[in-house]
Amino acid sequence: MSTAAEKRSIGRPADQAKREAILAAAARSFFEKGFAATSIEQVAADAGVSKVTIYNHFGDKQALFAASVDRECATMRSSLELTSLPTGTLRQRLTAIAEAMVAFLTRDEMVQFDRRIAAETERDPTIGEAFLEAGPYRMRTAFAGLLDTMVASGELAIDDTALAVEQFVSMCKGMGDLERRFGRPVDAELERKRIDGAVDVFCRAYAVEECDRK
Amino acid sequence: MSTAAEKRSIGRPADQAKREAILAAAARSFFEKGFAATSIEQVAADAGVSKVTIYNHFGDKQALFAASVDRECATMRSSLELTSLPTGTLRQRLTAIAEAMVAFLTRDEMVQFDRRIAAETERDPTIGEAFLEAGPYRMRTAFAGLLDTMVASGELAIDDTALAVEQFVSMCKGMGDLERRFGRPVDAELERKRIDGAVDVFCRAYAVEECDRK
DNA sequence: TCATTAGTGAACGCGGGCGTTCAACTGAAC
DNA sequence: GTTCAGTTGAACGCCCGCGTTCACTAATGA
Repeated sequence: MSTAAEKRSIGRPADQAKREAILAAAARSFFEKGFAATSIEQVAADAGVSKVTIYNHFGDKQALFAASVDRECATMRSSLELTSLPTGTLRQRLTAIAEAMVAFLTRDEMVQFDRRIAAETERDPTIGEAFLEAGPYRMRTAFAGLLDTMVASGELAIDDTALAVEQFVSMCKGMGDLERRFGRPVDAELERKRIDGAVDVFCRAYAVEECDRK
Repeated sequence: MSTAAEKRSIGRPADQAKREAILAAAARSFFEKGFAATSIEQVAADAGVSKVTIYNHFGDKQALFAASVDRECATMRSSLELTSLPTGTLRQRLTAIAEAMVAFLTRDEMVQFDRRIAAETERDPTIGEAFLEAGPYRMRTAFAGLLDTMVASGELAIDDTALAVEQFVSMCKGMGDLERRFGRPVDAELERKRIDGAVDVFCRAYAVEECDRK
């Protein structure tokens, strides 16, 4: 039996650039218009590719959708890697983290992606699971590690840092989460209040030294 | 010119029971399968009604969807009215409220409704707005009033009760919110931890008298 | 009884989109 | 150059669902 590499070495090789163009066009359409409203024909046109090529690469529409989700989760993972650690007082550091996180989560693309994944999760529950692992859970683990070091250094007193992460992030989002998903535009002033309020409450609950409200 | 009531007084009256049956069947299908995946034919069959009757009552599919949302929001409103006030210590009351709220929000129907409304909000932003007003904002106002009385009675010290409501509710939900929307089953133990944790943090941030962690 | 309006069932036109087929072409490896 | 696989465009069959039409029946008030 020949290896996969050998198998692929005969004849014209598949064009990976086309594959990527297809995925890019598909992801854009799927996450903007939804699964049902996306037509393979339109994706093919957007990608500058024949419809048959899409079927050759991915088999059917469902598989194309799954591949688009994988791709999106991968880019999400990579964009979560490079979180440079902020410096300053405890409050300043928490605030900086909160601002970065909220900014990341309130982007239009993110909101639409969230809506789509949630809607399609019913058709295929593995989609939602993949998203949770690639995004939220990954974020929680990373953030909890950060809190652990703050606990170790004696700044914070927290039993369950994973739970504390959830509390902090949830408070920062507040109802902004709902507002984004249900079409309300971002309100910068309200976001400020939510972040500052979250930092206040978090410090009062977990900071070892008193930290005055600003 | 005759009034609407007079206009309708001639000929066979419209059957309101059929109208209701249509709405019930439509709502079920729309919020389980989504707008695109719902067929008028199937709704008609489920409601035991002719397809033409649906078009006579509602005009087109979009209007039927809007009417279904209205109906669902109305039932949501009514189910939020009858929040009997809990008694006991501060912690006990907060915990009881949190449990009721989480139970309300984690029902399968609610999760599906959330998903659908979010997905269809893009087609028609007024849908999302209507939902926010009928559900979350209404809840926040009611809950904030409750906190106001607790502040007035000297139990709590809160500047912005609306913000405090968001913080408390968000902490209770934690990531459970995401987990529901993305297909994870309810984890009762985890929910307990989140509620207890939320009450802890909330009390430490806002309670006037120290209240020990349980 | 009779006019008027509501509801039924069946059929139809229409558009759209999925997935397939086929003959032709292109390009890399040998 | 030959071979083999990827790519293309066009056409096709197919199914589905929206919204309409029509002839007919059912309920109500005058």
